[in-house]
Amino acid sequence: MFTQFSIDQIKDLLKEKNLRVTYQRILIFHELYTSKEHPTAEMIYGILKIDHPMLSLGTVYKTLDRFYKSGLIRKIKGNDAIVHYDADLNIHTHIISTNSNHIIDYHNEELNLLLVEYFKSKQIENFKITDFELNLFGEIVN
Amino acid sequence: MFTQFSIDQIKDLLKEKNLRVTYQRILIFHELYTSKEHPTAEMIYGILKIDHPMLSLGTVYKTLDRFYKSGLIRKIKGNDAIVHYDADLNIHTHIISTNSNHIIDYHNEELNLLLVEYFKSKQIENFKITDFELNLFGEIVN
DNA sequence: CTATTTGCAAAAGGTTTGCAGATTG
DNA sequence: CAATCTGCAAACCTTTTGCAAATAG
Repeated sequence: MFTQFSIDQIKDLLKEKNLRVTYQRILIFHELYTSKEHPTAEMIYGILKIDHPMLSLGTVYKTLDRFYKSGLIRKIKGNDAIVHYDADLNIHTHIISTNSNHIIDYHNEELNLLLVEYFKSKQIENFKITDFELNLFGEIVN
Repeated sequence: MFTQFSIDQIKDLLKEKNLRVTYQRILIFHELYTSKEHPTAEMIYGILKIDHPMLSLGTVYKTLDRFYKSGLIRKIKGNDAIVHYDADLNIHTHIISTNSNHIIDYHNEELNLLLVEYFKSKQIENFKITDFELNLFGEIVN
């Protein structure tokens, strides 16, 4: 469901996208891929600075932006005004809690297929669809 | 496809939601319903202040927030970091341009039904879905 | 008459930018 | 070595907040 990357694989990925391999980029990429949450720039910074105090918040922002523009990661916008990042590029749905700031993955192959097949068969005039996102809003109960 | 409201109907809508009927609220609600775009607070303010210079930006923000929390309008988050508002509460998809900041409605009953029926038949554990949004990303060509 | 709303301006909070120094290829 | 990236701090921009005056019910 979710590919795990080794340091060497991260390096290759960066090279593939013509991004220079730096210590900070490996850290940030690794953290994002490992995280089960959908962290914000601030959250990534908070976690990494514990073991790597030299890291700066500006670099985290610049790096995430670089990754995003290279198509390595995705942005998610939840209820808060803050941008969350998602390293899982596979098609999946997000459950966005309306009573908290949680964003949870919802993997459902049947649903994905339903949508992919639909858009395969249906063209939209003047628009070339490259990606889509489905967000479910509601209350998380337990 | 899209209900148009008279001033009196707007007043009734506000009363229904226990919102006081003020000149500014009618203006803002009317502008949002009339607009074919998905304006931001700043855009609404910019249009309205031409004929109503006494209006303040803060009031536009407060009012939109009030409307949102009352369930009168919806928020959309596009490519820019700015919140766009949508007065159309009917189920519909948004086409979000990746080469501009445009957000366009995509009305497709077949697609809506597909999703509504799917979620009717499928329960998600620990989650009570109240709303969903489908966003299509890509380039607008012509 | 009381509670709510407005307008204004200041503050907040997330993100971007500029630049000198460090690092990568 | 040339190009790119980092760290730092200041700037930016959207949105929120506080408060006195105005308005709605």
